[in-house]
Amino acid sequence: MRAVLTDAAYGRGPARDGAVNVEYVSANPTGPMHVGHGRGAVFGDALASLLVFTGHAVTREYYINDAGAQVDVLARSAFLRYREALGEVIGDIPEGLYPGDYLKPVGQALASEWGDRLRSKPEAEWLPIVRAKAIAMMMDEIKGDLAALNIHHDVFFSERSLIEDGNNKVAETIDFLRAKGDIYEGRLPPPKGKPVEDYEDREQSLFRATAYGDDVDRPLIKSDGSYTYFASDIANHKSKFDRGFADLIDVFGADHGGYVKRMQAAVKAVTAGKATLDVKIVQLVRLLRNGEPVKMSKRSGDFVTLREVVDEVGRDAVRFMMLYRKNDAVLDFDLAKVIEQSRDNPVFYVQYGHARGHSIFRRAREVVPDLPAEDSARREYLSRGPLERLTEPEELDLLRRLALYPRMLEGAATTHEPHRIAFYLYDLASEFHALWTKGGTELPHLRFISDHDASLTKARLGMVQAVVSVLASGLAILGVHAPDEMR
RNA sequence: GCGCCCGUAGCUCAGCUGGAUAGAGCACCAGACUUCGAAUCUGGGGGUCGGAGGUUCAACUCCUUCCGGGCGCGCCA
Repeated sequence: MRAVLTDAAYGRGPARDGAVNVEYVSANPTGPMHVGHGRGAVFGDALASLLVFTGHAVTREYYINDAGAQVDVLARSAFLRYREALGEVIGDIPEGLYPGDYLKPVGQALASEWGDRLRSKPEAEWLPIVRAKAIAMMMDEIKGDLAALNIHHDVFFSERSLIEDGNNKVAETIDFLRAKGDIYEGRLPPPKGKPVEDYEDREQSLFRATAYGDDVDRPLIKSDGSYTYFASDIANHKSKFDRGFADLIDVFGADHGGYVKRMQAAVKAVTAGKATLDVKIVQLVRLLRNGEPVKMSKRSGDFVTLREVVDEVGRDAVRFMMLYRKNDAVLDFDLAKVIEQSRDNPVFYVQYGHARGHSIFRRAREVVPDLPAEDSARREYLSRGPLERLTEPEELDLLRRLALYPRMLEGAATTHEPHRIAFYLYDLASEFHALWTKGGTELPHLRFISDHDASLTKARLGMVQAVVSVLASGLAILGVHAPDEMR
């Protein structure tokens, strides 16, 4: 108890060896983020903060998929907007291109930068130019979306940089694996499930993923000679290992579920088993309003953007609610509920607990006039109080809950489950609210502030302070504000 | 067909990595405001933890199998 008060780092873990790399978001730079991306972003960010808090050296990484066919589609879509910006009537966006309005600014930027000089060039010439511009602008947009959630990465790692001329890491990685005997030329059985139209049985370079626990071996080179996404992702993970990370965490969306085994197999092969990869799959988010599914957005083309949601309900609600669920369970996110100020809404409930504590401090000056207003001074002051006078069973229950905090964090960190923090905070707030009300009603001797016993008041304020500190600490890890008042 | 995830109270979900009578919110019923913010709290009813086997002194938790739902399943990322 005294430790909670005196130790500003209560719950922190000891510094540990080894560096952890958390890769999250990694949304394709082809448009604005949607709420599914947002969940992965919040999850990854909170997990990274949790690991930092428990003593790990953490790098937050974003892998930019800027090399595949989808960015060429992006470029062609942007080129259409460019011609539109020059005054052409482009009509409906053709099937296969991105229809969203968000590419209009890219077209306009290209028009003002290049005039009509791109229009007459052959695609081979304009495509790299348009592509680079579009990717840059999309990444700016994504970074803006992330900033609205207070999410920032240490490293933005470009897939394209892996295949640069003269420094082709993908080729290096393939050579590396080939030298180990992990690559062979062979054929794959046709895929099960829904038929693939242009299936063609051919001999190809296959990674021996089955030797490392995967179900089938995986192709690395397409028939046109370019690398598969998987090939560059192996190089991506090898790069992490080469940069000194032995603890790798990937946060993927639900649609990447089938990708886990092959990626873990690849990491095993490429690091000789010296690195571990944990892949956290973040399940879908169902956006609701009062229980009804939310309509699609015009701006994005076909989905509700993350920014629209954040703008509507606020950063704290988005962050907390996305962490108030196990990552591998589908999440219902109700836009109406998360801004309610009631017990239905855990965000509010926990924040209110924190605010209520501060409310008690404000009122307490009538009994303890020299109670410092500043947080660390107040902690220091209260840590010298007669804490041994906290003897009521309800108080001891609360103290036990506080004592659980470090162990809870440790468990959350080792299992990579930040949602445990959110649930713990909810429980702590609940116990605190209950004790508060008891003091106000049926058991007046439990009131935190005793007008005739300044000593006891100090001890109890110490307890309140401990609750406030732990709530603030946990909320900080989740990236949610801990307000002093909420009137 | 295969892989991964989910299945716990009417509804939405926790369950501390096997440990004591399975918890919370909503909803329903009954209560508490001359209170340190009632934006809160107290009590009650309600569950064969999807089914069936197995491992164990002990299973919501681990294994097998079936049922139901979601996601994914060559050179898309």
